[in-house]
Amino acid sequence: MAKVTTKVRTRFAPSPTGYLHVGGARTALFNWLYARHHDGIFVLRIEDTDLERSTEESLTAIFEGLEWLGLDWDEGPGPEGPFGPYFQSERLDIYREHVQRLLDEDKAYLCYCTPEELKQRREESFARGEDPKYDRRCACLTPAERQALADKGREPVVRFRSSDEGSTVVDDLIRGEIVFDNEMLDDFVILKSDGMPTYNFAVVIDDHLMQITHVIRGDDHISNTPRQIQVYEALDFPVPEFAHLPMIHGSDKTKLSKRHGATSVTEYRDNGFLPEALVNYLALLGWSYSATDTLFTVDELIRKFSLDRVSRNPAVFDMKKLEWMNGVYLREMEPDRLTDTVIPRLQREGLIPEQVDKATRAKIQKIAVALQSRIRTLAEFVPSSRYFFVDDIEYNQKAVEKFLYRDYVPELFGLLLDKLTHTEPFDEPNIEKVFLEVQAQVDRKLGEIIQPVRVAVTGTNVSPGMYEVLAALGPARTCHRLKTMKEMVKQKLSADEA
RNA sequence: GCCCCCAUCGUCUAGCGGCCUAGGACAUCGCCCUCUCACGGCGAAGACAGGGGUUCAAAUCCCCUUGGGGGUACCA
Repeated sequence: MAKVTTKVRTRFAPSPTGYLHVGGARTALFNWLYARHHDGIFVLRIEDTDLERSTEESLTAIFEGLEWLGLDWDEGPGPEGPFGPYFQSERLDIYREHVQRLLDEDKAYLCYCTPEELKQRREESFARGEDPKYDRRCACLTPAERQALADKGREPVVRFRSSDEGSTVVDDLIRGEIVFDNEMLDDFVILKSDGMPTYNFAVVIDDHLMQITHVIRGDDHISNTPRQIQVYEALDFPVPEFAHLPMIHGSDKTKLSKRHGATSVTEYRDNGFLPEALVNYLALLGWSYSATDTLFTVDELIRKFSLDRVSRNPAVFDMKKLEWMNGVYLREMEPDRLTDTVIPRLQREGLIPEQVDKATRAKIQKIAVALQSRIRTLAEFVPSSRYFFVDDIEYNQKAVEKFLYRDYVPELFGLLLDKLTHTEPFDEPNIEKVFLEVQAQVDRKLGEIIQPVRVAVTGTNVSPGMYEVLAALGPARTCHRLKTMKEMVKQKLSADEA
């Protein structure tokens, strides 16, 4: 008999209780890559059953983050699809229907214990050194007993009747078989008293109804999986494939969180990272292709991704490596695109006008290209290019003392000014010619000429090549800064003499 | 406490019994290029957690210890 091959369907199912975390993004990416690689369907489902913590802003942030990364979903909010709705809060009837079925088949029961009682009992049994499992006191309530509890105004939850016998095996694509003794599992809640399903229940119903074939998620879900498998079995649903990804850790090897620095995807965007760099980096957190390859385009990732090359051990998020990788992508950017991405940042700082004319754009492009190999994030562009855009620049005092307070500087600047004021056009070859001529006149090493100029013109001793800086800066600002510093140095030197 | 997962350079990892005197990348250090800083090039240092087995042979398989992580909710 021919093997039935069903189309791969994966999903990312975030709960809108915070921004899109890089860990979540990595999970989304792997699901997306797997679906794209197999020509399958990638579903986005919003798990908003926690009324307390779900927010509209989080939802927006998740959409924004996924879109920015280029992780488009085939079904879900927006495109919709045949298995909607894709918000769990809009699927309550569906859950209730299935809960009722379990109730009818006596595979679940009503429980009237209050959260306070449960908490207390849990603490007591914990103190006695026992497993803090639910004691099943509501498992065999008579109708009369239930009525009595209900009359007292208690809102029941529905608990799943789990088996104490045998074991449940999770067959994980990444880890192999994981065996859990059923004795360990208690009668967990599947429907809360507010009518919302719990995660372990809703996820099963939805994954089944949405025909998810591969559940790819963080390995913090491993211990939930046997519960979910029991629900699948109780409902007679086929069990999907599972693949549990290793966690992403911070530098202290604990689960990545805010104290480790930026964790939200939009934060990386705002901090000047490129989506293709983040995607590439995230792909390498828990997955590798070969002994030597680290740089992959999205198309290559789709082509090369497979679950059998996913690692089992947790990965520490290494900001340094991300920055390096971002630098690689930055350096590969076409000048036009680089200019496009840099302009809004300059505008936000008020360094350039809202309307950028052709000449300004050309100038920005020159500056961007000059700085391209010197920045690792877009965010670094603004501070390191500031002196091109403002009249009053800041001077680094140490650099001034080291390079400007030298007795040959006033004369040197004088000679340069004589020539530069008449340099036409004011471009790199001509500027270089001037410097070489002056160098011959003063008979000094090039560095002794350029460093003082660099400080005078940029305020620092670090910048791109001097000639391209001056060309981009233009004759007016160049000469003005040289003149100002020439006078300043002259005064300083004569004051020192006195 | 109990259950589960994990264990190769500081970090991400390659390795799926002999190809390993363990390979690559980031970070670090040195040299070269050079007007500074980057970029780039070359090079150095740096790891199989420990202990038992199995085997002619173990980073690779098994067990224990240790260490880390996760779960143990009317969160997801």
